Amino acid sequence: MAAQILPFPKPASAPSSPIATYLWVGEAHRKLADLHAAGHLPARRLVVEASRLRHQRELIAAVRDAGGEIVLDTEVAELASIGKHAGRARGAPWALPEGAGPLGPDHFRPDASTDVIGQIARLAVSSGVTGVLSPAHHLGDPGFRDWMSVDSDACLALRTALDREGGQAIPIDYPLIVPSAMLNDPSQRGLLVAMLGRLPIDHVWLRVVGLGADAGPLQMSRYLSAVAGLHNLGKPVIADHLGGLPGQAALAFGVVSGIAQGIGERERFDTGDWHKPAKPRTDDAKFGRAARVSIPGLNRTLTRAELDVLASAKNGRRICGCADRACCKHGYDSMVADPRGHAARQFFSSIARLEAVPDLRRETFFLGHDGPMAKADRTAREIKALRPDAAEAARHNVDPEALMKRLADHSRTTEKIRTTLETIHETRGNDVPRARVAALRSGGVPKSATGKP
DNA sequence: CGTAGATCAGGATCCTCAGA
DNA sequence: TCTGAGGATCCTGATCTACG
Repeated sequence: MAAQILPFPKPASAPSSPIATYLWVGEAHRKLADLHAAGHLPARRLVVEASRLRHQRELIAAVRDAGGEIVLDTEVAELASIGKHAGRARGAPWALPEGAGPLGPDHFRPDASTDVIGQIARLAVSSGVTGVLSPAHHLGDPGFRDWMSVDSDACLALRTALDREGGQAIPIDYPLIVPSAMLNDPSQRGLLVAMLGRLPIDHVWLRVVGLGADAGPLQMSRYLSAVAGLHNLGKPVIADHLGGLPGQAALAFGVVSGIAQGIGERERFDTGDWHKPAKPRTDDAKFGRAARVSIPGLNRTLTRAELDVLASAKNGRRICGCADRACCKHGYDSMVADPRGHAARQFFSSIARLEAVPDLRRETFFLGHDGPMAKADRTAREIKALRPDAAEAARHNVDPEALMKRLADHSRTTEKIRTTLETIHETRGNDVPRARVAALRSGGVPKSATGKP
C-alpha cells in the first residue's frame, strides 16, 4: 500500500496550535543525551528532577542553549511520602538527613528553619532552569489532609523567594497531584480551581493518581470531561504522566495544551506504594524491570521475550515491527536493538503529526481511518490473530495462551475506547472551548541567535 | 565493577454503577 | 434485584540502570 501524503489545507481560520511537549528526562538521561547529540531528539522542553539535576547538566545545557525550556521538579511530593522519601528523591538538596523521615507540612512554612522554599529558589537560579514546578503534594495523601493550603502558601512564598534571589524571570507551574475522585467531583474541582486562580502560576500540570497510558474507556471519558472543567481557570493545562493513547486523545480533543511524559517511563502515575514503608532489600532479591518494547501503533509495550514469540508467527515480524524506515532502518531488528530510541522517535513523530492538523480537525484526524485510534484498533486485532510457534514460546519461557489472551483483552479494550471516544466526538458540538496554548518560555535569547558562539 | 535503587505490567479481590 | 464491566487497591514478578 502506497503511503498517502495529503497536505492539509491551512486557511487562516483553521489554526494549528502548537502542542507543549515536555519530556521527563528520568532514568534514561544518558540515552536521551546520545539521541539529542545525534539530532534524533527534537525535544524543546525538558523536565528534570532536583535529585538528578547534576547528572543531566550536558543535556540541559544543550536544550537550553538552543532556546528550549527546562522545568525543575522539586520532588517534594515524593519526599513527603513514607514510601518514597528514602528513595532516589533523597538526592534532592532539601531532603532531610537519612533517618529523619519524610518532609512534613511544617517544612514548607515560609519561616521554617529548613528553608526548603529558599533552597528551591536558589537552586532554580543557580542551575539556570527556565521554570519551576511549585512544591506541591499529593492531595490524596492519607497521612495529611490539608496539603492544599500548605502548598498554596508555599507557592506564594516561592514566588517571593525567586524574586528575591534573582529569579524574577523564572515562571512557576503548578503540579496538581490528585486522586481521580477529587478531580471528577465538580464541587471539589471547584475548590481546586479557586485555589489555583489565586496563585502566581503559568501552567497547571495535572497528574491524576491511577491514570495512565493503560486507562480504559470509562476513565478516559471521565478525564476528558473533568479536565474541560478546569478551563475557566484560563491557564494552559499539561497532562502530566499521561502517555499512550489517553495522552494523545486528551491532546486531540483539545482538553489539554500539552503533555509531559518520559520515554518508556512516566507514562502513568500511581501512588499505590507511597503511603507504606519501602520494602527492605533482601540478599537474594533481584531488581530491575523487564526491558520493554513499544509496538508501533498498538498503545502497548511487550517484553523482548514476548515480542520474539509473536515474531515467530506467520507475519509476526511485519505486524509487530517498526515499519518507519526513518525510525528503524532495518524494521523489527532495529526496533528491538534500540527500544528507547524507537520509542522516543515514535513519540515525537506522533506529536508532530497531530500538531500539523488544524485544531478543529484533530478529533476527526485522531478517530479517522489513518489516525492513531483506528491504527491501534487495527493493529490490536491483527496481533491477536497471530499464531505463535509453540516451541519458540517454550524456549522463551512464555505461556503462549496467556499471552494471546492478554492481547485479545487488549484488543477488546481498544475497541471500546474507540467506540467511547467516537460517541463523545459525535455528541459534543464543535464549539467546545479548547485548552489555552502553552507558549514556549525559553530562558532568554538563544545563544545561536545572538550571532556569538 | 559492585552496590543500590524503581517502574511497569499482570492478576486477585472487592467495590461501584448501569442496564437488564 | 441481579449481573457484568470497569475501576480501585494491593500484591507480585520481572531481571535494568545509575552512580560512586
